[in-house]
Amino acid sequence: MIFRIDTASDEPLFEQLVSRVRLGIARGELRAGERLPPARELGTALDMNVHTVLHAYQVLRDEGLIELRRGRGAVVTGPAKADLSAVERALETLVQAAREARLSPEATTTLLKEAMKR
Amino acid sequence: MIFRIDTASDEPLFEQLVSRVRLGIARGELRAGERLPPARELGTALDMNVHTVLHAYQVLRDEGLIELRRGRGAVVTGPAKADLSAVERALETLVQAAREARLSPEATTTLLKEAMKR
DNA sequence: TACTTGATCTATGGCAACTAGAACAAGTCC
DNA sequence: GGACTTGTTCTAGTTGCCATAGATCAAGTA
Repeated sequence: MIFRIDTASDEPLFEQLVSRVRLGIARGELRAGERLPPARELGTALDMNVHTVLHAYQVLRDEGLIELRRGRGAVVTGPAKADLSAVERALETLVQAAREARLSPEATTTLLKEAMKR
Repeated sequence: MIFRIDTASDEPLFEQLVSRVRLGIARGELRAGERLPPARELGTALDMNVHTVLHAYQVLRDEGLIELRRGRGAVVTGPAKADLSAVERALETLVQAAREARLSPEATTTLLKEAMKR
């Protein structure tokens, strides 16, 4: 399923969940109007606390990607699927170039963050 | 100077310092044989604790980028400057594509991390 | 009305980051 | 040799984030 969580990762659980949903929306796997599972249910399914799931949902709400309503749950409001093919191609090229320059993944990520600030 | 630290950032101080040095070496601003400032001195200059600076230095040593010796300090041993022009070009393309696809910086970063895992 | 589901509050345990001070050891320099 | 430099190691304390837990409340649905 789309909500794959890695307990061993050093990335916080709620942050992983946020990333999954964010990408799911960008890729069109989650469409506007679609409902996410109730926090309690998803918490049980992913073996994490309700509060942790709710925290992730609230972050997503703050980003404008979903809407939360009591009794109704979490509904995707984000933008429709974007065309990611250009992004995928650019990613491939970048990863290739970084490897040839022997840049570590960390250094590459730092460079990307810097480039996106401008 | 090269060691620019952002106290407001959510990225740990030592991690920021590590990134700066890592990039400095990759870009050729820091060359093999060059000395980094003593931890105590850099700590004062950047207004952070000596231990925090030392922690960063130790991470860099574990990555094989610098060498640490008592009495002598931290010396760059890392690889010579790599050619980053291809990486820079790929970065530009990626940032452009991500903007057009309206991908958030966070989502883009997540995609890059995934792409580099393979 | 009964049920669902997010919102809010309090509390707790664990861990990482950062700070602080002290003593120590290996190296440099005169 | 002696003074100085600089990383190493240790102990210790504070802070904040993450995650868990349980209870209660409020808004919406059926």
